[in-house]
Amino acid sequence: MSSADDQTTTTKKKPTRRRQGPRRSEASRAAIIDATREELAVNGWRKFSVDSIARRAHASKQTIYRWWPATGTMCLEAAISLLQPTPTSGTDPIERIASLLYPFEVATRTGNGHAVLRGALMAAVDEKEASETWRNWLKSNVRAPLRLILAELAAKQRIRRSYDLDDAVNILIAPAWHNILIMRAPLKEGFSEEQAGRLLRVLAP
Amino acid sequence: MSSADDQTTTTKKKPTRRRQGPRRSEASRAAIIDATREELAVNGWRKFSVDSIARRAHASKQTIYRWWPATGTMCLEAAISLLQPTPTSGTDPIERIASLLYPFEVATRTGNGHAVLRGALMAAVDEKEASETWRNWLKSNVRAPLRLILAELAAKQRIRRSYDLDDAVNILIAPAWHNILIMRAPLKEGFSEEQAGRLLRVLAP
DNA sequence: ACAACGAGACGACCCGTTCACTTTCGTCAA
DNA sequence: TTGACGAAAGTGAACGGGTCGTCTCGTTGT
Repeated sequence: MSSADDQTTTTKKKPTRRRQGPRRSEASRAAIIDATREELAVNGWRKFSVDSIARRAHASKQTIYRWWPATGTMCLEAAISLLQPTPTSGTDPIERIASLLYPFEVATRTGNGHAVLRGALMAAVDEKEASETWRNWLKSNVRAPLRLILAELAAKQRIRRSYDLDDAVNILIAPAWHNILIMRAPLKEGFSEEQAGRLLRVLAP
Repeated sequence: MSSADDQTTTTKKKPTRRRQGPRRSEASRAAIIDATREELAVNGWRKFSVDSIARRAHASKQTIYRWWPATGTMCLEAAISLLQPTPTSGTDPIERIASLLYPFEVATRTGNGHAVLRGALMAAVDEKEASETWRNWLKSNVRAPLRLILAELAAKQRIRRSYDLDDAVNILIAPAWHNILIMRAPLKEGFSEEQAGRLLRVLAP
């Protein structure tokens, strides 16, 4: 989620003089993210407490606020790290599209994943900045790959030639929100393939 | 939202003895609901504050807690009152189904409607009682009418004979949640007809 | 020397409840 | 018919307990 060296901006005035003092503690960062996952699973987004995170992670609130000025982005980071992209090997259109949803299916069925994801989604809905983070993730991990796949299918005339990409993303992924948020349940096995198949059916020529 | 005489339940032991004292103040109720809408639009669900509502509406917290023991139901009531049912006059299937979504489309494009709806939906996800209120509203205002329409269409063989009604409701309405919650945007013009048409396409025989 | 860290104190605010007091009306005796 | 009574609803303000976000320490590590 975050690279280690973004403090170059603060010391760019004198390139010879290097930063002094300790770097950001990776142990502390990981402990805070872990605690965030637990807290989201137990208390949800509305009762999410930074104090509780500090206690759980044995971290100072100062440290938390320094690196995550907005609470929602912390939750997003904790949730997004659960979403492991699954590379596609096959050429079946349904399989390729389903692979875009697979990270959600896997994450919601692993441990407290569905609760963590639900809390993070709530955070993304509530806070404007977190919402933008989330939409950007979707853009590069779902929308962009789907764009390529659909363009290829349209060229082969497997789907109709004119469609709205954002609508397609919406159709593909909206049922997942329904499951996670409203039904408060993990995604059933085969969910990804089912949604992918339905999308192709809707976009049929 | 509420009829004026529901105090019959409290005095059903002695039907001769009527209620004493003033009735519920409609002015106060309306002021509180209005303040709820403002608060949801400005602060969202997580920062929703009953104190702030009391200040905004010049109401006592006692009055608020008397009539809304759970905060979420207050938000739901404020949002549902924005959803005006639009009666259908035509016979076109798409138009009839679209009329079920129209209240959302109108509400999200009126003033702060989309923010109010977003906050209320979050409340419904968070609180169990609010969730039930919302599901019941959907049941009688979307599911029940859709059931009749689809049954009629199935009899005419315009759609396939076997389908799951709850799935149909989800397919119809889930994209609206995506727009309102994740995209934080009002529903585009023509959204209702588009979704209605897509549902018929999915249910095609 | 300097920066990040853990621990904790601080005032401000919010929560849900309770108290004091006023206003509104159905009830009922004068 | 009418005026006192009392139950219910209303505002406003306070309470103790909790959380928030900021700030100040002293410590650690480079």
